[in-house]
Amino acid sequence: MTRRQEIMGTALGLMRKKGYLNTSMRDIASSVNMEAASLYNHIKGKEEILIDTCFGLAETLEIGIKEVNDIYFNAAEKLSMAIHSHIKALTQDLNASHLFVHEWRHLSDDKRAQFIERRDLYEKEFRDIVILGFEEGEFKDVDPKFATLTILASLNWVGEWYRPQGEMQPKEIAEKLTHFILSGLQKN
Amino acid sequence: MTRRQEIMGTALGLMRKKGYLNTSMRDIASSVNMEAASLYNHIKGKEEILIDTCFGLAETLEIGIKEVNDIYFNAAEKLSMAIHSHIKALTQDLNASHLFVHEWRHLSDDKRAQFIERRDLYEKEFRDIVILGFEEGEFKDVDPKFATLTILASLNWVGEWYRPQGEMQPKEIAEKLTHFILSGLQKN
DNA sequence: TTGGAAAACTAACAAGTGTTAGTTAGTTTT
DNA sequence: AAAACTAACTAACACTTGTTAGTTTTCCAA
Repeated sequence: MTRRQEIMGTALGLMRKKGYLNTSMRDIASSVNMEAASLYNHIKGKEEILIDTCFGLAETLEIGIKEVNDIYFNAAEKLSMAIHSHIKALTQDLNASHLFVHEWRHLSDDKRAQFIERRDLYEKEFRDIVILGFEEGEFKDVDPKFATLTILASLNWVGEWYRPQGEMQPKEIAEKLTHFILSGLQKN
Repeated sequence: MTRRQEIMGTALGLMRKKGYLNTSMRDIASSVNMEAASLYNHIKGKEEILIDTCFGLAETLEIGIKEVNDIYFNAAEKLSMAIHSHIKALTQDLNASHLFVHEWRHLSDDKRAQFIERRDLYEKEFRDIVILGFEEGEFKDVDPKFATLTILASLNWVGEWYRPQGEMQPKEIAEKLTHFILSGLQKN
């Protein structure tokens, strides 16, 4: 592991615990046993941590949904696999996920605009699956935008309660979420 | 409207837009055309804004779910009304909701502990409804904790996309959410 | 063994933080 | 008329912020 990766990893852990704004360069530095100024030999600045993390996870998610769309054809299967891909990516690194879900707001104006654009595109991929399901006659005639936002809310919230050492593992979480989203809580 | 309420309202708006930590007392002051020091004639300090807002909304939600439990008896109805109550409270003041959902992390240690305790209790009220539904034979045999977290995630996320001037109003949102949660996306 | 890059250091800057002290003008109560 | 209260002000404190400049140490390839 390079020194840079070590810094990044440590920073992400602190930022998840205390928040991005509340984590100072001096906090990060002392966690890797160096002075704040020395960090600048490895990273360009504080925002680089946020940028790299947010856009890195965005790319992982984009690749995931593209794969799903290439391999599967019916909507229920697509949705199931998209959920699995999303949950896998989020639970892989909870620290990074926290920045991706919560702290992107603190990106500088232009980077934030780019991020929102990519996030909206990702959302659209999910929405298209919901629409496809309706066209197939398999899904109900729901408002696709509403349904998509509700689905993604459930998925993104997993990062708030998932614990790697807990009893529920990512694959099981994804299965339960898929089932819940497809057929709901009520019997019959 | 008292000067205090004016300050609170303005502060909440700024904090939703820029984040709690990123909103300085000087920002708030200049938004109400006074000096930062003068704010202290009306509020005890910055954290008071966060405390009053988080605990205020917590109380509203608690009262709401208690009413629901007093009036209704079967789980599906209880869940439906609990969702309505929750959505009504959240959409009433989006600025306050933002602090309640996202910024409570920045409460001081003891206040944060109190807040988490009350939030967990509220969560439990929802969970009990899910359990009741299973005992009635109306709900599926899902993991109640998992289901509750997923439901609350969908509800809380509404604050991220709801626009008072938009076409979907709180009541309709609550109805759609209820239907989605009870019977899911898939036909049959 | 030496030259040079990589990676650490110290010191400082300029700006911003929440908050307190002390004061003053205007209003209300005694 | 005197006293007390309200709400604003200016000035300052003590501290933290991200970052830069300049310097020294570490370490590896030639």
